[in-house]
Amino acid sequence: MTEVTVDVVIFTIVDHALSVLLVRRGIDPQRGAWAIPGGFVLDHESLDDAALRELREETGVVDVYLEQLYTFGALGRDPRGRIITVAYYALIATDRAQIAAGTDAVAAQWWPVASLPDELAFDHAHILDYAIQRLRAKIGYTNVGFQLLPAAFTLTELQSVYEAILGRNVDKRNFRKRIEQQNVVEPLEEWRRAGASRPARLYRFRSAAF
Amino acid sequence: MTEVTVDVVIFTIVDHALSVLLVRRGIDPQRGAWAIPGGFVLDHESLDDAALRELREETGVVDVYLEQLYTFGALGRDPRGRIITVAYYALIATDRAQIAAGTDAVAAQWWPVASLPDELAFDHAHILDYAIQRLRAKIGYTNVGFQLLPAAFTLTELQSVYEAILGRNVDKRNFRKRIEQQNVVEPLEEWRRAGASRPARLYRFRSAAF
DNA sequence: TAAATAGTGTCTCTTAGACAATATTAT
DNA sequence: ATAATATTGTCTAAGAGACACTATTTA
Repeated sequence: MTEVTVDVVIFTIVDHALSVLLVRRGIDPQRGAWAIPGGFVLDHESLDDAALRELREETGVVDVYLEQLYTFGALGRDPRGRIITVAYYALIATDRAQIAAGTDAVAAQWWPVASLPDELAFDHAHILDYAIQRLRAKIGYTNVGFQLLPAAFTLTELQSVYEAILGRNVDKRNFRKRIEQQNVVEPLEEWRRAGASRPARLYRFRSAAF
Repeated sequence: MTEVTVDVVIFTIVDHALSVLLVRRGIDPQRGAWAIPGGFVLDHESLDDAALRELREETGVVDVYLEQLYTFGALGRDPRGRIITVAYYALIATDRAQIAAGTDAVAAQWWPVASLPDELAFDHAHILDYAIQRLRAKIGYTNVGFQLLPAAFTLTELQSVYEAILGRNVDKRNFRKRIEQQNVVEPLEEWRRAGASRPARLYRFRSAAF
């Protein structure tokens, strides 16, 4: 009989780097390998609910951006037998990216996508590749980037998120021009001051067209 | 225990209209309702293989464009219990869109997406919507459109495919300009003559960047 | 020669991207 | 004043879309 799991690629930004949460498996198979958080779908929950539950168990966060990615069902992808997995990805704001003191996860850790561990469990390297690719594509034509920031942010911080996801530098003037004409951001009467330099205006996301 | 099915939205063009293959269910639940072809995933086959098998069983075609769409797993989507379905969509060239004399399908029929039957089984109306939406988006930045045509085709026929998918008319000159600069099409030394008018040159798809 | 469809160019507007100087704050 | 970061505009090139006439064939 076929069994179904969900795996959730959880993204956040750590030190200006796009990062994912991985857990070290405490049980066989693949004990000790790093894996994408996930688990079996329970009888009484939808796929989305299962993904949300995994997310909550690993990070404690509840209200996040979550999107289904792809369903992986190759034969032999899991040595335990016929297990297909529905992969999701989630975006967590930097100020909420705390790792829960998990029960079944022996260890959980944020990994920059630019330097992931060499050995990942099952087909998880493939799933991660796919998730990163999707996120890169999606930031080009949606506003998912805002999900990775706290409610109030500076335009430089927002640009930094885009740079982290795209993996390349972005021109400051062109970036601001584009954000402005999309009309998705609203200035606050607050400024962030850091060190001996001009303070930066804070903005918030205007929950417009997604 | 969770069970897994695949459903395959099979597109083709019939009389210049984007159409999908639907089967009339011969057994309960929802006997008599029109449904997307599909069935349970067998133990020894991958999800892709299951989708290809369904496609072959319904239409006899083997070598087609097939892409996973989304996995639907809401509670209560199937009255028989906990069944999740991995939806695919396929594109079949007009010259190969013959319906196989199916065994378990009481009846199979091409339906123009602009006038689908009122009552569809399970959540299949939703799945169809999603498939059409995906195909419309995809034709904007890929060459999937060629999959719906025979090996040799005229530019007017190609344009007609785009119009069928997009559901609107397209400017002939702009369309040809775009196709030409994409360099995906190769002229043949053959012409299609039909009635009392200037013959149209035939082209074939240059299997370039997809 | 009439009817029918094939084939072809230009102009405008918008968008994407390269590029550098001034403004404001704390020390 | 100096150091540090924030903020701002122009130009160019490419792409998208509106728009109409000529070419070729058969009946």
